[in-house]
Amino acid sequence: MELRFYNSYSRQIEDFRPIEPGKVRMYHCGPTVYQRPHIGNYRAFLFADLLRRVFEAYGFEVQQVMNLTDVGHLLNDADEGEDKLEAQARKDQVDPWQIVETVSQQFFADLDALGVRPAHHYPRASDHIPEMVTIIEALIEKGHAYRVGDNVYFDVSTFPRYGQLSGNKVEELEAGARLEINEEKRHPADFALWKSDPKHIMKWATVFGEHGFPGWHIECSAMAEKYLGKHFDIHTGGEDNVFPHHECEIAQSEAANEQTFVNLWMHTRFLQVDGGKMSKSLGNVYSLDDLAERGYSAWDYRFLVLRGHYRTQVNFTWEILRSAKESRAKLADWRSRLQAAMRGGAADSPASIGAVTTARQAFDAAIADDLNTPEAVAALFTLRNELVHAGETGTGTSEAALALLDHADAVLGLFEPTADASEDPNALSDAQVEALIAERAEVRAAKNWARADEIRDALQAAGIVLEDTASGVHWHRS
RNA sequence: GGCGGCGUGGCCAAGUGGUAAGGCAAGGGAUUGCAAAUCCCUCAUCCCCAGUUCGAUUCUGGGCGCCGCCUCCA
Repeated sequence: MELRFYNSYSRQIEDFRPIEPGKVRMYHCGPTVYQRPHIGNYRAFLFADLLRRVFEAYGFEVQQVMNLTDVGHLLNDADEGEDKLEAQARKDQVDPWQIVETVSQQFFADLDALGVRPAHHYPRASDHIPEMVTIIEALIEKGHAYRVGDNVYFDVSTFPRYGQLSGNKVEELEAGARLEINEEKRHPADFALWKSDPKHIMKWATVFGEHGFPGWHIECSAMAEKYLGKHFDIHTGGEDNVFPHHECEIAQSEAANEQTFVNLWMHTRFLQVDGGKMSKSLGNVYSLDDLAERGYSAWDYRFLVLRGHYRTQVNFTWEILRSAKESRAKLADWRSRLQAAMRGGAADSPASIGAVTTARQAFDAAIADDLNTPEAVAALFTLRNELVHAGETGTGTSEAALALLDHADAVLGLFEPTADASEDPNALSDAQVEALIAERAEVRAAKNWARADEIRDALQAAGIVLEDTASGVHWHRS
């Protein structure tokens, strides 16, 4: 399976070539843990999970790192400004580190609810100050950075490729700079590597001074290098990270290490809400709890995200979420029917088995083509339609289709794990279900509607779905 | 001001130079004691204009509209 991905850096779709055969090392820009991430944030994290799942499904060994930014940075690169975490802390009248703990726990709980496979490392910026200082010192040593008092800036003029990722030109950054003029910098586009301010709560004593804290890009360079090396395969983030964050990371890491930092840069477009940007003032910044309150599982949201390509803006409305929920439920229902059919022992038709093979190829081709998840999902429904139209209930075909659904589930994350029914003492055995259905048929024939409905309700309560078709009663577990 | 994306049926969303996947919703029908579930059927010519072409939704140019990034933000 030849995977192809769009590389933000080259602006082209490229064949994926891992640095080490069979292995992939990825870094994902994670959340700033100053308030609970909203569903928009999770689009980017679900994308990281999709990559993880795709690589694992196609046999790669994955090393995945996602940082937690717990050292809020300045509000902007022009300097003065308040640390985001400290601002939140003052508002809540708590210690900033307490916010970090609380939000981090919410974050991990949300990831779990979304079915995200845990990354191998979730490093925190505050635990990697020495690593950051090492890089900054190297940059100064090599003439890529300069000190002004207790502050350190990256000298953009020493890195000709600056602007390559984002398409910005240094001259235009200067011209169109909305940044306030910082007299300390040699060039307006220079960015801070290290800042000092005695008033900060979250600060560290280093060679640069007693009251310092890192600039807002250096943490990722430091942590990526520590866990993945100076050169690794993939780095992801939201579209907003392209500039300045990732642009600056490239400059820092490549200037310091004198080698390519990352082979493949991938960015997700923003999630829209009601056709526009989500914002607190519009009251459309939702958390997973807001979805749950309206009866939607995190998995429904996950499916909504999957139904749009990661490089297009996906819109979120309650109607769209409902659509995603219904669609996903249909897939789950189909899976249950296939499980019942697999036990049925009916003969297979060769044409149907061929349809499963075709569907699997279509699914894989869609995924391999820059993660075309909408098309991959469509391939599943196409197969469903074909098998249903053909009235196919063959054991082998059902088994093959189920194998495809398992594969799709591994890649996309479609089905919410449910408690194992076999461990439920109240669960009905197949024989019990069959017996109840038989009794219902008898009492219906005798027009004993009360008892018939009682059985129907009991079966429904036990998670049994009945289908009263012309060819008899079929059933499967929901 | 700089950079970028998008405009496909009521909603969402793939896609290809040769007349448009899939999902949701909707309408009709079958089945049914009622219901649910299920099954069948119906439902677009792809923003507008011009050009290239035998032929464009798909290529080029222009227009209109929408959205995003450039500033904390996934």
